[in-house]
Amino acid sequence: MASSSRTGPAAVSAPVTIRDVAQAAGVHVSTVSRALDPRRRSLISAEVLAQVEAAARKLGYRPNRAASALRTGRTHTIGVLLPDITNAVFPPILEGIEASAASRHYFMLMAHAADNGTARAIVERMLAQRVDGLVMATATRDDPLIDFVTAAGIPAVLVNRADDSGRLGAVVSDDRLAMKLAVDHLAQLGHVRIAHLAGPQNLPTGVGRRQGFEQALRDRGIKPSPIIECTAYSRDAGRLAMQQLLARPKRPQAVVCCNDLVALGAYDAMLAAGLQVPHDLSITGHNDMPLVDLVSPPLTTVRLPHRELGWRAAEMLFESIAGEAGSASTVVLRPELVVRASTAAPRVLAGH
Amino acid sequence: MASSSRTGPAAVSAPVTIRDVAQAAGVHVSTVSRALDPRRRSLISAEVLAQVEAAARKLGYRPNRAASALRTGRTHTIGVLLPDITNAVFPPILEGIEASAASRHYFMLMAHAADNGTARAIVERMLAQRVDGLVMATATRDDPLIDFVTAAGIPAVLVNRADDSGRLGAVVSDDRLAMKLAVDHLAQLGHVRIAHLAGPQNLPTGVGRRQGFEQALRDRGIKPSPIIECTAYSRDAGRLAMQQLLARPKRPQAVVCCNDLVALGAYDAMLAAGLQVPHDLSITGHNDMPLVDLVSPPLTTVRLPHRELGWRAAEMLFESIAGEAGSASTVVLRPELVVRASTAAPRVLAGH
DNA sequence: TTGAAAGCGCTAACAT
DNA sequence: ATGTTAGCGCTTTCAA
Repeated sequence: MASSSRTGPAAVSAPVTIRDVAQAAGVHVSTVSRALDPRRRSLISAEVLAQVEAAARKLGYRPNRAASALRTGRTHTIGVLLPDITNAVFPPILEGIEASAASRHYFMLMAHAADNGTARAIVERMLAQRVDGLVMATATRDDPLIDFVTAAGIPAVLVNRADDSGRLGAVVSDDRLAMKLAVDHLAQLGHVRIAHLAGPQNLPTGVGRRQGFEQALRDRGIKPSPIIECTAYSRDAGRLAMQQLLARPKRPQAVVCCNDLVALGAYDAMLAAGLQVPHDLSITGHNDMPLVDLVSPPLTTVRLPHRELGWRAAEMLFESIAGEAGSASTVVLRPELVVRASTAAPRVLAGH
Repeated sequence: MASSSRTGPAAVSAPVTIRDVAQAAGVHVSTVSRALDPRRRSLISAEVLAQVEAAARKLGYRPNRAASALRTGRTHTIGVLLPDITNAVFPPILEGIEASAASRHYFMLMAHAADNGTARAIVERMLAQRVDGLVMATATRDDPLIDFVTAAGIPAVLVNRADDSGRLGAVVSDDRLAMKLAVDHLAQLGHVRIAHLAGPQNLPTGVGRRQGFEQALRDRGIKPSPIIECTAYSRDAGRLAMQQLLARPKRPQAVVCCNDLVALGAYDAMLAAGLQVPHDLSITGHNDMPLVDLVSPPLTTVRLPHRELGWRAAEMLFESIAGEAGSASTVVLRPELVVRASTAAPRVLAGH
């Protein structure tokens, strides 16, 4: 009633400020500020608090975070950098990050960075936006981006990629264990000639999985036959690598692939060569992407706790933002083997 | 040389402000502000401009967007609301949105909203963050969220879901055409008894595809046999619906599914019932998710231009943000049929 | 317990 | 072409 210059809670014309609320409640702006902050609410008398809340609700007050960000230096926003959201490992990671962020009422500023150059530019812009921290899934080995982020002094953690220099916290899956699980499974089936389609060796996961593969073979006293490096973690790169492998004189009995996409590319090459999985050759993947249980044959692979990877990374970031000295610098999560139909005992050779 | 209080470009200690740059360049802050804004740079003499840029670079100046947002009311940020990022249709949509945003140096604030209640709360917080606009992939039919967003007066567009009330712009795929493509393909193969596993009828796509299915059958003078509604767009819901269908007396010859996940659930049910696709029954999907070409049998489905869906939605949003009266309120993109091995001519019954 | 006042870093009139 | 000035909306000392 009386003459109100606003039309209602949802009116957009002139956004409602803390000053409007103060006026409506008959108190000072600083009182409103206190009343609306959960941490300082206790300083206010119950009576005034009720008045302020009523006024805020009636006017449809919405705090202006840009203003509070300017004043406090906190934006309640974290930046998330991904190499490629269409790669199926990242959505669950993102979901984990968001679950953690949302529980703290933080938002995610999301961006793709195909290559190092754009990644640097994006981080630069994110710093300009004054994100409170950074989760990065993109760093290559010895990435200059890590130097940059470290120098900028902003809280940051890596996910799905470790920092070899140890300056940034990271949450990763145990790549060596993953490869050991795959190799042990194949060895138990009776395979001896086991090859590896390795990931790009400029990525930490590419190196880690390759080393894990080599170590697992060494533990059993056998040699790789052989290891071929893919140019990317893609189906196409997997097909090409597998073609190379099949062109060699002595065909392996089994192939451990650096990830599912590469394994599916290997399927493509097998099909093109008129060979059958697992009859002519067993194949394992890595990641347990959606639908690999439905391909033909269903893929034996290593399952990663993707969601937890993201969640833990974000939790670690928030600890760092809160100023807690992050003691645990790299968290390593356990993968598990999922046996399906792409692996079987090697075919007994005619003549034996 | 001289006594500099800062240690270098990357120093984080005391963030460099426009004032520091002005001092270093021997000019006034407003000159710096102008020199650093591409649109007003032309007002500055080349000489001064060079000085300012040199000073900014030397000090490692990074504009504070929170301050500029407070002043201008523009955050260069759009909010993106998704129901579920792990659903494979959304990553390419997101990618399209980001491509558009990135080209304008905008960031995306991303959030999931499982249900309507949380969606409302998230939008509320996004408004507090002063996003410049909203892309929503979540609205159900007659969603109160649309009322809210409209009332808030913030630029917003829907993607992958139309607004029946026509207040918000939207970019969608042509669901009716998609179903017609599937039905026509099956009819040409000789199928007559064609069933539909429909999506949830509280979602625009669920209704649209169902109507498209019905219309396509009507055009050919045949009746659905029958239509069963799934409780969700999920593999599990598809399996359950297919079980219901198979439990009925007269089994259909072909089933048009509302999406790929549901179709894969139908595969599950077929497998459990000891039936073969397409020998005993043809199945079509919708979306052409990654890997559905590799499942067994490879799925005949309808491909959507997901990336373009996202890209166009964002473009539409930016037009709206720029204040251009959006004449085209709903953009409908064309899907295309992808024929694979899950559809075949109906088996000729014994005795014919 | 509440009020007063200053200022975060920037932009945009307005003045020169 | 550049300088002056005010103020965006909020938080946070300091005072009462």
